[in-house]
Amino acid sequence: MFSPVETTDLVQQIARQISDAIVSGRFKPAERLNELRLSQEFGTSRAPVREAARLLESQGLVVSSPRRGFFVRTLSAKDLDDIYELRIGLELHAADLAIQKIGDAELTALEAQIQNLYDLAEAGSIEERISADSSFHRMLCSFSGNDRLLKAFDDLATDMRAGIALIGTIYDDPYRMAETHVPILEALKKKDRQGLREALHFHIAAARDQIVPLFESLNKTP
Amino acid sequence: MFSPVETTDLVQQIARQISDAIVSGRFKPAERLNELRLSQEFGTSRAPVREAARLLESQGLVVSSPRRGFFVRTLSAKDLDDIYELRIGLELHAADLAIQKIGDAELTALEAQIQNLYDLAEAGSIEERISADSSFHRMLCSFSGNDRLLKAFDDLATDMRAGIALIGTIYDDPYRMAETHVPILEALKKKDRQGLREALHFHIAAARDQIVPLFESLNKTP
DNA sequence: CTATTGTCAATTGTCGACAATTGACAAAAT
DNA sequence: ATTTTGTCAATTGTCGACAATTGACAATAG
Repeated sequence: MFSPVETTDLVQQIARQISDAIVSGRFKPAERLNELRLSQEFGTSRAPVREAARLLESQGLVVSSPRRGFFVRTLSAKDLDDIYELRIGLELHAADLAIQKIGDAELTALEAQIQNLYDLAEAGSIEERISADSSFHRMLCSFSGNDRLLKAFDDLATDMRAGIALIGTIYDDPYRMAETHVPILEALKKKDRQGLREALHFHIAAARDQIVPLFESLNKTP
Repeated sequence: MFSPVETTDLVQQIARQISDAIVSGRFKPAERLNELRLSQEFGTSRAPVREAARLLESQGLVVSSPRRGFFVRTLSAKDLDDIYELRIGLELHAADLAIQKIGDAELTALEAQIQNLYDLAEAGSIEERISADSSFHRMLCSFSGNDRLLKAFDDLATDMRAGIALIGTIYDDPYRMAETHVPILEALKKKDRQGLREALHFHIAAARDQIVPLFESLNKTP
């Protein structure tokens, strides 16, 4: 009859806001999180801010140095490379699992997401296209039926977004971005396991090869 | 010349102790973490305990319910199944990466770990054998050179240990446990990618098929 | 006897305060 | 000029306290 009343949960709210600031690039890597100033901005005391920072710490977004405070974690080119490399392994496995369980409803959802990518290629911001791309891959992972795998993907996605935000903007060919998803869907429809693996591998490796060099060149001239 | 003086870092110490208690089964699933009692036992105030709990929260060992506190997370049979299923994907990918980079030093280290398993089969506790088994697989992951993958493995290993602790004890055939690692090493030596994948898959799936049913039967009679 | 309501101790969420430590800057020495 | 030492404001780590909420139990009504 009634829906639950909004559970405020200050810590979660603060963690979310800080996380967004980091992922969106508003907080730069290695930047110090000033507890006092943050707490004043949030209109709270320092305690919830510290707890939120701890939460982000084991999530990997923040590192703590005793007696020196919390800092936005730095992201090296190798980190990004590792992230995309792991993503290949994760999604290939997700694909293996999903190809057995997937039904028409799931295929339709993926198809709609690709259509969405085409639409955004016409009229959409880079952020929207990146987000839609991520959604497609997240969907694939969720169709594996493995919650733990999905969580691992989400962790990686967070860092990928942070990496992209750091670069500022990426060159993207929106139509190509949409197109390269089609072979993945086709292979899924045909239940062509090997073809699916190849299409996915190609797609993710291409993304990696576009992002990582950009990031490297960025850090060469500080 | 000198090594850094022990940085106390109360929060990390507390988090470690609570984590150990959960993983070792001394804290049962769904058990409430009483902040006041814990802080008294640690001889601190509640603040560091709460921060430690937050740290464990996004690590997945603890869940928080607003206004009700922190609880040890529950582990379902599906969770365990997902964990082992993901582990297969993770280690297969690690193997793919490691097979290219691995050298004699690494092979020797893995061999020593297998020898260790044989030794512990003679005279060693179940805990020691489980720990040694985990070390072997962790090594393999570390040889992938992908730090992020290694971290993902560590996260899974934590939960696997918790699952095993929950069951209390597992039936293990120590010699068989040691033996099934040999084909993995052999395939690595021969750089036989397909053989390695099969050996690993077989090995981990066997572990899953031993653990998960045990866990299911445990939860049927509460 | 069962179900609802009222009460209360136990516990959490949040706060402000204080001591300890750090990093920076200035002063002094080589 | 460079290095060392001394000083100090800024910041963190930790604490104890208080209000708000919860869950359980007792009292009451049907």
